[in-house]
Amino acid sequence: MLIKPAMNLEQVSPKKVSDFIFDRLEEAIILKEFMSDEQLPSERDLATIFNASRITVREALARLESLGLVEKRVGAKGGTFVLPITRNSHLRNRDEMRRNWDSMIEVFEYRMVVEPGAAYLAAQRIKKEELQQLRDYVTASIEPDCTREAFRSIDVRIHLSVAKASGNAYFDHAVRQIRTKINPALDLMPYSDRVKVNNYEAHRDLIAALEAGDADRSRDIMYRHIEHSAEAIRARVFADESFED
Amino acid sequence: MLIKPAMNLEQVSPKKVSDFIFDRLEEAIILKEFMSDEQLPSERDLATIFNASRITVREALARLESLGLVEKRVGAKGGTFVLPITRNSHLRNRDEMRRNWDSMIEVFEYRMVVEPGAAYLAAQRIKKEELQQLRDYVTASIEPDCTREAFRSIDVRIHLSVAKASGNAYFDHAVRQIRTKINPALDLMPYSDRVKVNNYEAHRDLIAALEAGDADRSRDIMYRHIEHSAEAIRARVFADESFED
DNA sequence: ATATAAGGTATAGACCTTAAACCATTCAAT
DNA sequence: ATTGAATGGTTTAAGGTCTATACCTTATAT
Repeated sequence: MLIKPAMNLEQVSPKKVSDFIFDRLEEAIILKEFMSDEQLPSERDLATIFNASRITVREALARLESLGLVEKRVGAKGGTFVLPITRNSHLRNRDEMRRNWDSMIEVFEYRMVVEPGAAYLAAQRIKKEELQQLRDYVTASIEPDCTREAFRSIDVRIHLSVAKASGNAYFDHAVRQIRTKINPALDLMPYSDRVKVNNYEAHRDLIAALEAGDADRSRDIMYRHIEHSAEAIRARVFADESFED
Repeated sequence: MLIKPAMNLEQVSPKKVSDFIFDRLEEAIILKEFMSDEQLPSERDLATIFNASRITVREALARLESLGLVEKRVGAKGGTFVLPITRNSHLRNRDEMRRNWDSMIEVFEYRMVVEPGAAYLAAQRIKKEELQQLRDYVTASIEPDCTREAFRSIDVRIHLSVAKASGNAYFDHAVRQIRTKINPALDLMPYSDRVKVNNYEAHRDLIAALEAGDADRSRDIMYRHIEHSAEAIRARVFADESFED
């Protein structure tokens, strides 16, 4: 009985403080915790928030700026401002999606397992306040004056809130990670009343199942919801160019 | 429609190269990639492997030593050697489990979702060589001369191999993470023929389902297998002290 | 004009990491 | 007993990262 230990040690490189700050701010922007044209906290405030020096914060901001995610303005009313996501910034275009389609599929596969699991747990534990917050999100998402970007932001928050309501840090973290990967793709999706209504109905039904404490139904609704989402992304990314919007 | 952005920026601290090296080596030891009394690569070799300086490697090893995970010996035939896991080393005892039971439950919940998901995918993709490797593991695990530690090591490798066979890096990483958390608890479990046979049968049935390409059955077998495992751990950790082995 | 609040810049010191060299210990071969 | 080889133990110099602090520049409101 000889079992060969599969030593598999990989090289490591240091992770600088500025790397962590960059990652967190990039994630916040992708998850639309900051909307377009919104101002990030000042460099001095970010330094306090992250418990880092201003120079280190500036290093992270410089990377965000070089990627076209933020823009700096000096003077009074100056600051660091989030730029609108354009089709060509930061690996967010369709060609990039096609080239990295295999890795997108990996994320989808993971999502199909993790998010329904989170919904299953959330149905058993979600609190009244969390349910109310979800209802408010869903109500806001269906209003006529809900812009495309607001709609996208609300969608993110609904899913992250469900993950949080699972009361399990692993699901919370995983859903965040998954969403950070797929949100650029979701931002490519068309925005129409039909899309709004489809999402509204799925979210509404999910909330009803969560409220009823029906874990199985919550899981199934979530599964179908994101299955539909994945299929829509696939269709969009591989659509004939002539249908480009 | 006012949606308040929930800015939630946490403090960060730098992650040193020696932290990464420590983490990786600790994981390797917990996952029994190195068995008791086995020698780690020399400091110079580890420095090459991790692309780090020897001093940095030594810092990581010093932490492992202070936790009682390894022991150093100087001179020819010297080196860094893995110590046997004792009940009192490194948060591995029963009291520690009880105190952190809530976080153990979190891991179990996550595991119940992730590992069946990995098995589901693996059934669709596993390669012949991977199946053969799994069969070899399972065969070795049931042999009469299979020691407790060898049995534990094989068990880990079976589950990690299934995750790898899913062909999805997210599942692979998650299962590794999960296993690193729960393996100390599994090491507390009693070792008997009954345990060996129960595990053998579960693993054997899983391999049969994987070989048949039956994703649903693979998922269900994995689910029941780890459900049983979680229940056994719970029973063990909260057993009356008088039944201590 | 001035005050203010933001980004832009500069310097010194602490800490981490690397590279290279050398020391100390042990065991096997001679 | 001597030597060689492989290991851990130690030292030093240089460079990079991060912090703390201070000061400069810009643009807007008053």
